[in-house]
Parts: sequence; C-alpha cells; structure tokens
Amino acid sequence: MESVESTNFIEAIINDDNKTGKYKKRVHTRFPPEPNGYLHIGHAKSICLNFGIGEQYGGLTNLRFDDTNPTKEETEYVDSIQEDVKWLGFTWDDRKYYASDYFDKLYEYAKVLIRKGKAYVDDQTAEEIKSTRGDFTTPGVDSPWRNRSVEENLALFEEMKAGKYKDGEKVLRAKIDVAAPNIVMRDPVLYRIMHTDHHRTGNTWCIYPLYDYAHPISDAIERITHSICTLEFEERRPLYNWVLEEWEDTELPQQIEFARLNITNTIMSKRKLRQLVEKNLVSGWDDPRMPTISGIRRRGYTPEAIRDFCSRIGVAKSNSVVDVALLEFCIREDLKLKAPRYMVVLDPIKVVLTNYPEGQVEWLVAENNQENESMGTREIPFSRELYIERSDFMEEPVKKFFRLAPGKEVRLKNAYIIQCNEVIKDGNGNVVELHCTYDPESKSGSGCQKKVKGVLHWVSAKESEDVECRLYDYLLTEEGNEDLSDKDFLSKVNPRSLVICNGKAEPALRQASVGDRFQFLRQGFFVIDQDTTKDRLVANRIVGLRDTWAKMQKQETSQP
RNA sequence: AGGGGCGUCGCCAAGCGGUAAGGCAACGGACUUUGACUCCGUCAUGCGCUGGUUCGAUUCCAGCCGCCCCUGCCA
Repeated sequence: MESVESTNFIEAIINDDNKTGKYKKRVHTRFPPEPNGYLHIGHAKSICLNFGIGEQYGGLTNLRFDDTNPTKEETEYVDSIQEDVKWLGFTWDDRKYYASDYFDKLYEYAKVLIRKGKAYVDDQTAEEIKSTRGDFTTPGVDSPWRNRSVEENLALFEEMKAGKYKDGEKVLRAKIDVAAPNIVMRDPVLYRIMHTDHHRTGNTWCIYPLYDYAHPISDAIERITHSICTLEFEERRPLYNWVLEEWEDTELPQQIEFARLNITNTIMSKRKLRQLVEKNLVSGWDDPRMPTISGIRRRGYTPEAIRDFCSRIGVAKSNSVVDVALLEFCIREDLKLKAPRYMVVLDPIKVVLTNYPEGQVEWLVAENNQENESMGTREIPFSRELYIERSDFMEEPVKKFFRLAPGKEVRLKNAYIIQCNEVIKDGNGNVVELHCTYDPESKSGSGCQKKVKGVLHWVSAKESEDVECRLYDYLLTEEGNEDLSDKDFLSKVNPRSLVICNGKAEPALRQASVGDRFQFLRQGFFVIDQDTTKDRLVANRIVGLRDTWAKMQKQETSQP
C-alpha cells in the first residue's frame, strides 16, 4: 500500500530527458514480446515497468509483437500474450503493432543502407561467416564479397527478396568493422533468406530481418523514446544506434537495459517451461504449478498482487534473485481483506462428540472474513460427528503443541470448546477416531470467558459437501533456474520431484512449503482446479472450501 | 584472454562527498475464537578488497578480487 517511493535509474534517465527536452517531454515505451511462448512472471516485471512508466509520465506504451522469425511464432501465443497483459490491468488502446507490419519499410531502409555503402550481400555460408568472424581475442576477416558495388548489392538484395536463392545462400550484412572488439559489430547479418510461411504475412516474404536490425527501426517508426530491454542486449546497443544513424527522425529512441527477474527455486526459462509442456510433465502452459502468468492466475493470484510485487522488487542492473517469499507476501497482502476465510480439512480424522445429541444439527454463524466485516457471515452446520485435520492432533504432544491431544481442550473455531477423552485405533495402531466431549457453555459469541490455547478448523461430517479438488503447490526446483543440460534437467523435472505437495523435494524446501501451505490453508487461500473438466473455476479468485473437506488426490507421502 | 556490465544486511533495494531509507525474511514481546492478522521492538560503526585524494568517501581516483553477459543466418 504505502510503499516508499524512490526513483530507479530508468526514471532518473527519463527525468533528465524531460529536463533537457530531449524528446520534448514525450515518454513513449513499448512491450515487445516475441510470440513464441506464454508470458511468465518475469515478463510481468517488464510489462509493469514499460506500461508503468507510460502511466506514470502521462506517456504511451505500445504492445508490439516481435515476429521476425516465422519458424518460432504462432497465433496462439499472440492471443495469450494479449490476454495476460490485459489481465494485469494494462491497456495499449489501438497501439498494437507487429514487427511484421514494417517488413516493407524495413526492406526499403535496407536499400538505403546499401546505397550509402553501409550494407552488402554476402555469399558465404553460415559456417564461413562464423569461422571468419574471429573470436574474443582474434579479429575477424573481411568477407571476399564485402566490397561489391552498390549496384550489384542492390540487384542481389532484390533477387533475394524475389526468391531467387535458397535458404542460407546469401545474407545481407552490415558493413561495420570485422575487427571490432565488440563481436556484435563484426558485420552483423541484417537479413536472411527463409522460405517459411509467416503467421501473419504468409508466403509474401522469403527474406526476414533479424532482431538487431528490425528492433531499432520498429522503435523509431513508432517513435518510441525509451526502449527498455534486459541486460543481455547491452552490448548490442552500439549496433542499435548504428542502425539508426541514417534514420531521418531527430528524436531517436534510446535503449536502456535492466536486470531480468529471477525468483528462488523457480524456473524462469521459456525454453525449459516449453519442455515441461511438450513432455506433458504439466497439463499445459497454464498449469497452476507453472510460473506463467496464466498459471499463477489459475492458482488464484491477483493482478494487484503481481503489480505490487513488481513495484517492490525494484529495477536495477545487478543480477539478482528475489526470494519467492516476497511473491507470497504480496498475494497474502492483497487477499487478506478480499478472500473469504473458509474452513477446510484436507486430511481428515473423525471426531465424535459423545455428549452431543445424535441427529441434532446446529447452525452456527461464522464471519466470512474477520478482518473485513463487509464480507458478511454464513451459517455452518455443527453436529455430533466432525472432521478435523489429522495434523491438528498429536497423541503424544511435543513441547509447544497446543492443538488437540488426549485430555487437552481446544476450541473449534466458531463453535465450542472440546476435550479429547479417548483415542480409537485400528488393528495397526493408527488413530481412526477421537472421542471428545463439548462444553455447551462455550459457544462462540456467547461471552464464554474460558480461554484455550488452540483453535481448530473443522467440518461437520454429514452436513458438509464434498468437493473433489486438487491443491497445487508451486512448480519449484531445487536448482532454481540453474543451467542444466537437457538430460539432467528432464531427469529433475518430473511431477514427483517438482511438486512439493508430494513431499519429494529437498527437506528445506519442503519445510518452507509446509509453512506456506499452513498460511494458505488457514486463511482460506486455496486454489482448486477441477482437473477433469479443466474448468477455469479458479481464475482470478480464491476459492475456499465452504465447510467441506477436500479429498486430496493422494500422492504417496502424507503430511507431516 | 578481448569487449560489455555488476558488486550496499539472509533476499531485493535507496543513496550520487557530509557521516547507511524502505520492503521481504528472521528474532523477541503484546493482542487474538484462525499459532493468521494487527501492534510494539530488535536486526549493516558497515557499503567486494587495498591504497590514494579530502576536514570528511558507500559516494571521487588507482590497482586488485568476485560474479554475469557476448564468438545464432534466435529474440
């Protein structure tokens, strides 16, 4: 809510530009995803940053699909990206663009570069280009085709466009300096030949521009002022500026880089997330365990929580790994007053109140959210047979355990104080039932003065409805986003080791998860997902189980 | 090794020469019919290291050390 405002380095740049009048106080940003996958929480940082700056400075923010590589891009992805950005609460109005909108302009400007002697057609193969580019310590060598005449280059480039050549036969290269210390500047490729259908332009083109060429021009065409991207593009900034040298506009966009988001134990690589989907290790990009925007939406995260998270993590240039606990804090913070607090029992143990009349049902009043009266109350059934959480009972209580134990008293939330008198076990010594007595004078709200240490969640055994549900835990890895080889990675990425719920993760994580689960369960912060129908039952809201107990689909290990 | 970045509390992150904000986490304590929430309190004589400049340096200079990125016709 009242987070302290301090300006980040990007805002400092913009403030300075506004002061010097560099863009006549115009602020125009863009969010430029390649439609080759679903957006994840890491993209949310970029979205909040770019759209946030637009809002903050009374400027504009475009949505632009960077679709210059037809082999990777699909319409499904552009749809999901739009949905996610909108869901986060941002709007681009009519400013939705595609790099492919500019294919004609890009082509024409390439010819300008050729006429200026700043680009040439190279006949070398990819391998030849690679081997003549040199390495970190060795300068590159000029291509034998580097000094073709403007006329020849123009003719060749037109032939490339006309489809005269096969894939890889020729490329258009920038004529910069093959010996530049910055390898990016060693005559980078501007255009390649690809006889591939594009998701929007179909087979109109067989030459496609590369990012380094298309991006600065797209920015310039849209009159972007601050082109914000991640750190790995930093050494490409000289090329970004080089491409724009002949551009006629006097207010050229400037590239600014920031560190991408990493979260502890969270897979943030699109490549790896794609593998999870393709290997069917998750149900899809929107599987509630995925760190994708659509996945965490299904988990019950709110846009407000994610935006709050993005503002709390800050923006800087140092590689950092944010503790997932901060994300969890943000959703709790937002849901605190929004989520109805229902009681739930996931792993039930039966409690029989031996002094409560058989067949009697009493309807008790419970507040939906004790911190937010406007959420009202509901009536919940109370009867002789109830369920409580198995972990809320300990036959031999440890030191600070103040839930139920033989002889101990505890309050059933919104109901009565009960005392445990007898423990019923099966042939194997497993506790199957608890016989307790309730104190009729202790009804909640009756002004009963008796104090007990513990308060338990419970549900009536007969009057409650069952809800088939699954409680998902995060898709966490022990390694986080470490770079594993494909083989190692896939061996780790299976539902067993990744789903903390299954109790298969490393002890420290598992413990953290138990704590987290506790938070969420006790406060009614659940996500349930009806797997069979794939119904988006949980989208955008927290679902509590109203006085029911959920039958967890048992995955081997039970809760501690 | 060449180029480009970055190093402030367990995790983020302000600070831009005047004597270390804030958040998360953690830990005490109060309150509590959710061990939640709330509330109080604690939590860097220290800013990668070493020198230098200065009355004074996290902030300037030099030299080290550490980490990240770059040799796609991916973005």
